[in-house]
Amino acid sequence: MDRNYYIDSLKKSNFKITPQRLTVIDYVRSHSPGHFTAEEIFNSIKSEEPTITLATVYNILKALQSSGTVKTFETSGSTWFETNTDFHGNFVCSNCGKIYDIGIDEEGILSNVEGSGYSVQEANLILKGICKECLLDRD
Amino acid sequence: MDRNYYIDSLKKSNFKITPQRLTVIDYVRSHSPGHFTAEEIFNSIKSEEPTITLATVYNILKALQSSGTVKTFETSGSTWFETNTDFHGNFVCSNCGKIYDIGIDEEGILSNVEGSGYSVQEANLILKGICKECLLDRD
DNA sequence: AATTTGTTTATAGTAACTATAAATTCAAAA
DNA sequence: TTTTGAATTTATAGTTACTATAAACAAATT
Repeated sequence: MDRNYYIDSLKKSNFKITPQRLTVIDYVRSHSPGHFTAEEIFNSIKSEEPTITLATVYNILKALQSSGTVKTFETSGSTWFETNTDFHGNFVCSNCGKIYDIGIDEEGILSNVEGSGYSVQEANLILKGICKECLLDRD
Repeated sequence: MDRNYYIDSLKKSNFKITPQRLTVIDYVRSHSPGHFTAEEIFNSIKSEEPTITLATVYNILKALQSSGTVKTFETSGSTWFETNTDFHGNFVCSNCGKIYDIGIDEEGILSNVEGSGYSVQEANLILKGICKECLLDRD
C-alpha cells in the first residue's frame, strides 16, 4: 500500500499527521507484510526519531488501527500489529518464533458465526506449530 | 467430564495429585464449559484453600494444560483457560465481555494450513463483536 | 499569525505474569 | 509404615507489557 493510503486513512478518521506517525508508517510499509510488536518498532525507529517514546509508538499504532490500516492480535504474551488487514490466519512457529500469514476462507467461518446471531467486528485465527523451514531442518 | 478424567490425565503426564490441584479441578468442572483467568479462579477458591497463592494457580493451570484437559487463548490482555478442548471459536462480546464457544468446522481450516506444509499443534479462533443478547438489548 | 485541539514526551503506575528458594508434601520403595 | 527423593507449594521479589497523567509542543483551521 502506498504512503497516502495510510495518511488519507488517518485524516479520514480525524487524526493529525505528525513526523512520528510518518516514521512509523514508513517502517511498517517497508516491512510489509509483517508482524511487529510496539517495542520492535520503537527500537528500530529511535535512531531516526530520537525523542520518541514507547508510549508514543503505542499511541500511533492505536491510531493506525482505529483508522483501519493495521490489525492486531495477541499471542506469546504480546500484542502484534500487522498491515495485512484481509482475513487470514497467523501461524506462529513454536521453534523459530516466526509468524506467517496463511490464507483462509473467510466465508465458511463467518457465515457460521453470523448465522448463529452474533455480529462479528473482528476475527483472528492463531495457529501454533512447526513451520515448513523448521520441519526441513530436523535431522 | 468426570473428576477422574482430570486426575488420570495428570497422572499419565507424571504430575502429582495435590489438594490444591483437586480444588482447581473441582472449580473448572463445576463451571464447565466456561472461560477463566487465573485470577478469577484464585479469587473463587481462596476461601476454600486459604494458603494458596496466585503463582500456584498458574502452576496448576499449566499442569492441566500440559496434561491436555484445559486449553488456553489470549485476548483482552489476559490468558484465558477453558475446558472445551474440541476445536471451536471463542466469541468475545465487546459490550458485555462474555465469552461464548462457537462451533466451527475444523477440517476446512486445518486441511488448508497443513496442506501448505505446516504442522499444526494448536489452533485458536478468536472473534470479537456484539453477542445475541446485547444486540436484543439495544433500543 | 492566532487559536484550538490533538499529539508527544517524560514519568510514574498497574496488571499479568515469572523466577527463586525455602518449606512442605506426595507417592514410590524399603 | 517409615523413609526417601523429587515434585509442589508458598512467600516474595522481579519483570514485561502496557496505561495514565500532565505539562510542553505542534498541526491545521481560521
